[in-house]
Amino acid sequence: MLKENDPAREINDLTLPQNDKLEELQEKGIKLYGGKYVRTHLARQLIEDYPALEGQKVNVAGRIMAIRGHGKASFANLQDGSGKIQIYLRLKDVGSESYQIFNRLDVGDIIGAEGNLFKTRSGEVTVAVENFTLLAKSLRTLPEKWHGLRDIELRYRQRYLDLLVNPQVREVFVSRSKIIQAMRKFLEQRGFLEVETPMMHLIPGGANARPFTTHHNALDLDLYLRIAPELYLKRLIIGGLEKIYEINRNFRNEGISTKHNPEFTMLELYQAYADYHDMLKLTEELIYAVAQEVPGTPVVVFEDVTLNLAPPYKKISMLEAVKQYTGIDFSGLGETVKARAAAKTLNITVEKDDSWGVILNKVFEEKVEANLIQPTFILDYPIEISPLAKKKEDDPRLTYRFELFISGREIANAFSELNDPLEQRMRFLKQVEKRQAGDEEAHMMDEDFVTALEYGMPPTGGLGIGIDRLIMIMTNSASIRDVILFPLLRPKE
RNA sequence: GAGCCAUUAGCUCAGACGGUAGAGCACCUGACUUUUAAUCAGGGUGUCCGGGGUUCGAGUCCCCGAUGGCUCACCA
Repeated sequence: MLKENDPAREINDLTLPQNDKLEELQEKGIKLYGGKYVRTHLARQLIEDYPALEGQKVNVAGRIMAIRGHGKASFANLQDGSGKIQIYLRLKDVGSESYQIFNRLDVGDIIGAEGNLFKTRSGEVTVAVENFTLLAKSLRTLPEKWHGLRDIELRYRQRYLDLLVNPQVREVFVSRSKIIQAMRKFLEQRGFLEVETPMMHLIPGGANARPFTTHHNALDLDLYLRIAPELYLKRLIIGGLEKIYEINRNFRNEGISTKHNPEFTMLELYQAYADYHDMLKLTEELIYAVAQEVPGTPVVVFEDVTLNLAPPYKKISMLEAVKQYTGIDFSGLGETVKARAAAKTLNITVEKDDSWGVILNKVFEEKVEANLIQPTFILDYPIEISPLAKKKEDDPRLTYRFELFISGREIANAFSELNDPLEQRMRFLKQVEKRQAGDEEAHMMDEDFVTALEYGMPPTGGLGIGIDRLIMIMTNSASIRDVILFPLLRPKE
């Protein structure tokens, strides 16, 4: 008697209808799980090069996605990485024993098949199988072929099934790969060097966010998963690597939504002797170059809205944008008291200790952001919320920083990097104050980074692009979970 | 973290008013040598998400919980 949680029992229960088949196959000496199989062609090649391949003997392998039995002959669809190919088996061609084995196979099984290529009466390119090999027996039933796998939870939890039966899903992830490839190509052409910096940080920095914590046993050291690579990349600029980028994961211990996954992919790049105007130009050009390759046009439809990703993009300062959408000119409201009063008239709740810049940003986020549908650069962010950006010379309340918005979402963030170590230390100290006042997302003091700055960092432009969000737009995906293969979900039980 | 919605066969879904749980695909049995959502004949394979409660009787009504989705909050 098998115990309740014995794995063998589970398999027995699951495959009840197929158990007899398994035994029958094994009795016939058929291996359920084969080894290497040499393919001469992929499915798509057979179809594309059909005229040249007609009548030729080919070897294909793939998963059986459909079987249509006709007594002494059978059709099946084989799916491989390139597409689908039909195979045709006749009792007469393969022999009765082989044919009987084929009849014991199921949709979901993986086989290799050899035979001559021909076209059926209805014109479908087909392999007339002479012999075949079982490469992997499926013990579970594949989701239905017609409707595919609709259950969103199952699609994320069992992404392999989603990929197998929903071709559009596969397309999205192929696009994702190509988009990132196009970025690398673009940056390489411009002389940027790809680097990798630590994922585990002693001091999490480079963004305002709550980190994940972890622990290194041998050093008995508490560490944080990085929230951004920024401070390490700038150390490399100081080290003389003048054009660098990193495409990698960031981790932020915050809520999950259609726009947020706890781990997400960022492009961050830094260019010595450049400023945020250079970054702005680079951003436009990069997005345009990527769009040219995938989806192949700068005009894309996202959430039923047509977006034009061809530069130049709209550029407007935060102050002007706020004025435009609220009628209030915050530049004149020098005193925090006045800014607070203005926010109140807009029904925006501000905290007691919110300063001018924080209030301005809140007004911007609530009243402007959602309206920025076509690509729009918002320039000159308040200094309080930009502790790593260089202060504007003509207005010390602001910094040389911009963000790019598309479809109301923040896609890119860039600035002329603050390279004055004394000021950086002051800015960190202000962050530490906020932190002590209970702001868990404020920066910690990073003395090691300030020390690096003290050796002298060239004026530098830095840029970050949220790759997942950009891919959402390029692939018209409504949720970030649709562009991340394995989004974080709560465990089932 | 809050509100709303969903959860029924392996998958996609139906199940008025509370009265013995259904369909299609898949699967099983049989027929069929160019089909393609093959077709034809037969077969229902189920912890109705879980736990309580109301009721003579609960997939259905009530409460609690789980997971997911959307919106909001936090954030990129």
